[in-house]
Amino acid sequence: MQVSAKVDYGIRALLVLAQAYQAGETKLLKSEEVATSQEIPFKFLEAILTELRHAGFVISQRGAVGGYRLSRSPKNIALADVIRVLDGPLAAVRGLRPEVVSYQGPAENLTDVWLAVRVALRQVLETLTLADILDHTYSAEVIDLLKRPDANVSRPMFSAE
Amino acid sequence: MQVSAKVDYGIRALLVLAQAYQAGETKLLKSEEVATSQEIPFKFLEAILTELRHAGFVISQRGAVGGYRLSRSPKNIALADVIRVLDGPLAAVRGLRPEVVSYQGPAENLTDVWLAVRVALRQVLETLTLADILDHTYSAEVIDLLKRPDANVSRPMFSAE
DNA sequence: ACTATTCCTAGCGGTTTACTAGGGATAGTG
DNA sequence: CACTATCCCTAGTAAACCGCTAGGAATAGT
Repeated sequence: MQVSAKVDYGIRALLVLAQAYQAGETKLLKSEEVATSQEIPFKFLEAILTELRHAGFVISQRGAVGGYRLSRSPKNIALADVIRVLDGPLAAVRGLRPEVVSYQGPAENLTDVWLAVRVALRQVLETLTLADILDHTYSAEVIDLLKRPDANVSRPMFSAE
Repeated sequence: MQVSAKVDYGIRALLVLAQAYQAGETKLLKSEEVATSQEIPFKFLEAILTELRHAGFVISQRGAVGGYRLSRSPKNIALADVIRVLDGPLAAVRGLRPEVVSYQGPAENLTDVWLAVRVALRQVLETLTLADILDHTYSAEVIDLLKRPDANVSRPMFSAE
C-alpha cells in the first residue's frame, strides 16, 4: 500500500481542522494557515480541500474572513472514507475490485488473498476516526497490532546475490 | 493498496511453478507455457521471471529444453517476500517507510496509523505461502478475516451531494 | 550446424503524480 | 462603493511510473 502525498496531506489537513473543532473554535481556518503549519504546498492543498469539500467532509466560506472547518464531529470521520475519496478503493488488483478478478488453475484461490488484504486494511482504517488519532484512543484491534514487537521495524527488501 | 499487474502476474506465475513442484515434476516449465496458461503477456512475464530469478525464487535453464522451476518448496515462499521484490515495501508514505516520516502538531499520532496498516498487511501476507494458496490451508487469522460477512462486499466510494 | 529457449538492453506510449499559474467569484471592511 | 482577502475554477506541466514490446545475443540440447 502506497500512501500518496495527496492522502497524507489531506488527512493532516483534516486533523488540523479536527483539532480546532474539538477546541470549540468558531472561527474558520485559512488554507494558508493549514498549509504552513503542516508544510504542505499551498496550491496543492487548495485542490485537496476542494475535493474534501465536494465529499462533504469540510465546509468552506469565501471572502475576507473565509476559511474551512469540519462539517461534522471528527468522531464521525473514518480514515477509510477519506482515503477512498482522495485515492479510490482501499484495495484493487490491476485496477479492479478484488471480487471482480477471476483466476484460473493454480491461481484460483488468489482471490481469497486479496479479499483478506482488503478486510485487514478495513479493520484498521474503517474503525479509526480523526478524533481517535487526535486523542490517541485506538480500538483494541489497533492496539494489538501496534503492540507487536516488530511493528516499528522495517523488513529488508531482500535481493539475493 | 494497489496490487500492480506485475505483482499479480508474478504471483500467478509462481503458483504455476509451485503446482509443478508439488506434483514432483522434474521437467522445467517454459515461460511461454506459463504465459498462455495464465494469459499473461509473454514478454512482460519474461521480465518478471528475470526479477524473480535475481531474487532467488526461481531457477532457470537456457537452451532447447530450458525453462523455470521453483528454487525451494512453495511452503517457504511467503507472499510478502514476493511483493517486496516486485513492488517494494508493503507500506510506504510518500515513498518513505512509515517509521521515517515525522509529523507535527495534531498529526503527530499519524505514524501509528501507518504502522498499524503495515502490521495488518504483514499479518496476512507474511504468513501466507504459495503452498497455502494452492492447498487452501490458510492460517487461523486469515480464516477469521475471510469469515467476516462483508469480506466480499465492496464499499461505495461515497461522493456526497 | 540447427533449433529452442533464456537473457539482456533498450525503448515507448499512455497515465498518474505532485504540483503551479492565473484569474474569477464572493464576502466582509473602511 | 471601492478595496482586499479569501476561496474557487480551469488549465497546464515536468517528471516519474506502468504496462508492455522489440530485437537480438548467449546457451544448451540434438
